[in-house]
Amino acid sequence: MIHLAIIEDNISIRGVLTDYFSAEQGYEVVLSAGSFEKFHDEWRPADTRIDVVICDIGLPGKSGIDAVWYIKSKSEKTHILMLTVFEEREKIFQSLCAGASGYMLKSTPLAEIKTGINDILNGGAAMSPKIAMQVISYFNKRKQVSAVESENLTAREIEILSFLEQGLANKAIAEQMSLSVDTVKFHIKNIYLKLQVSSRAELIAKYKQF
Amino acid sequence: MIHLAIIEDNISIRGVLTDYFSAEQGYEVVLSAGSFEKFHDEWRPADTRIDVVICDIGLPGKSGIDAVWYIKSKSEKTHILMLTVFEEREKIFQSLCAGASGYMLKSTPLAEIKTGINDILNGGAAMSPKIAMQVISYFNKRKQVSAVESENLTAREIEILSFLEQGLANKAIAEQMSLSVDTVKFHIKNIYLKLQVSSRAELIAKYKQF
DNA sequence: TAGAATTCTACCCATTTGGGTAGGCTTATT
DNA sequence: AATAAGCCTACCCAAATGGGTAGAATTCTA
Repeated sequence: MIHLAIIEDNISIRGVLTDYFSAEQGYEVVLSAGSFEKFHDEWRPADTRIDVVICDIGLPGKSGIDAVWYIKSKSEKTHILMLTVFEEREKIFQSLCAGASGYMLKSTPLAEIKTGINDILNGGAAMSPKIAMQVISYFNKRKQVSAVESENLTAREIEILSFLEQGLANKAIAEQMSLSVDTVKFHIKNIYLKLQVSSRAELIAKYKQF
Repeated sequence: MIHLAIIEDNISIRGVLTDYFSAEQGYEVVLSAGSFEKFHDEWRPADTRIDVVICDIGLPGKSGIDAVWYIKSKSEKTHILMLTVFEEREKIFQSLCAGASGYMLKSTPLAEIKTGINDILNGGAAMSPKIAMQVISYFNKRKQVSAVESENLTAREIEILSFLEQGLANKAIAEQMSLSVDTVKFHIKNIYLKLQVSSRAELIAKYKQF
């Protein structure tokens, strides 16, 4: 039996979800609340096991993201599937950072939400395609790299840049490349000029990938 | 009509994919190759529009990741769905960085691959749940934060750490926090001690999130 | 209340770094 | 052949940084 909890302020959506999963075989809605505060008051982590929480992002009072932090701190094993009407980039990343296992649009059919829950319980994650795209675009380096490439770094400079990004000192870079420290400094100066920074810390903070 | 290309060295898998999509209404397989090199020779970007490339990761010769870079550089609008037997974290991220729009396991049913392609063409992304989990876990800060927290950084140190990660100089940090430069230096020394580094560049390179 | 931890400030010193300038070398490009 | 671009080295100087030590105020905790 899969124990579900639902946190959703819209009473009709909460009703639909609760009714649907209550009727489904193998699922049980053990808690249904209209706000994080309500959920917080009613849930006794030690007594009530919850496998998956379906949680709205835009809750009145404390947000759904706060809810994620709280739930994961109380019960590491409990998974959280965020549900929202928004496709806001920021919210998505905040939820994921907090430890959510999935993120689906409210427009998602109930059957797909059910599939998502099962995916989560099988060690996967559930994401609506549009959400997945947002997440994927986060990794896309094509622009970032071109940002560096467009500054016309020479091969040598790119090589040194990669050492800089590893946090190496000039002396270490010089040894690695069998160059004099002065030469390394020379190239670094040019890199700074092209990338418009004035210290290695600034450079790494701005341009380091990952 | 959706124009597909398939790059896959396993002849039987390539056959299955080619046959399936050739038979599907609205799809046309315009190119089917067993390696990136073959694909490279046969594709004329200017003449042949490709909407989606289904591409294996573990190709003989140049890898699927190289293929992604090449395809995206020649035709920005062409989407790429990576297909693989591996769930390797590194490969996933490399593909996404290169500009892939999706990543599915080879065990995925053909119908789901087809759904994935449609998701991609509708501005979404396609990911198998297990892959999505890998990606999501990348964002999960709960552990990463503890990696820093386990070193027992004090509140003040964490505050300064966040400025360091932005690449700020001591003087700038001092101004931001209304402290003397000496105080900032004092805290930074302690941070270095706890995190076992000896320069800001090394610190940012090692501990910067994202 | 006493001790511990944290925070803030200050000073010293050696090293590293950033920025400027200058000259020689090699390898395309014209 | 001449010019340009990239690469390497060297030197100078001021600023920033890293590391050590030390004293005092504050807050938390036993």
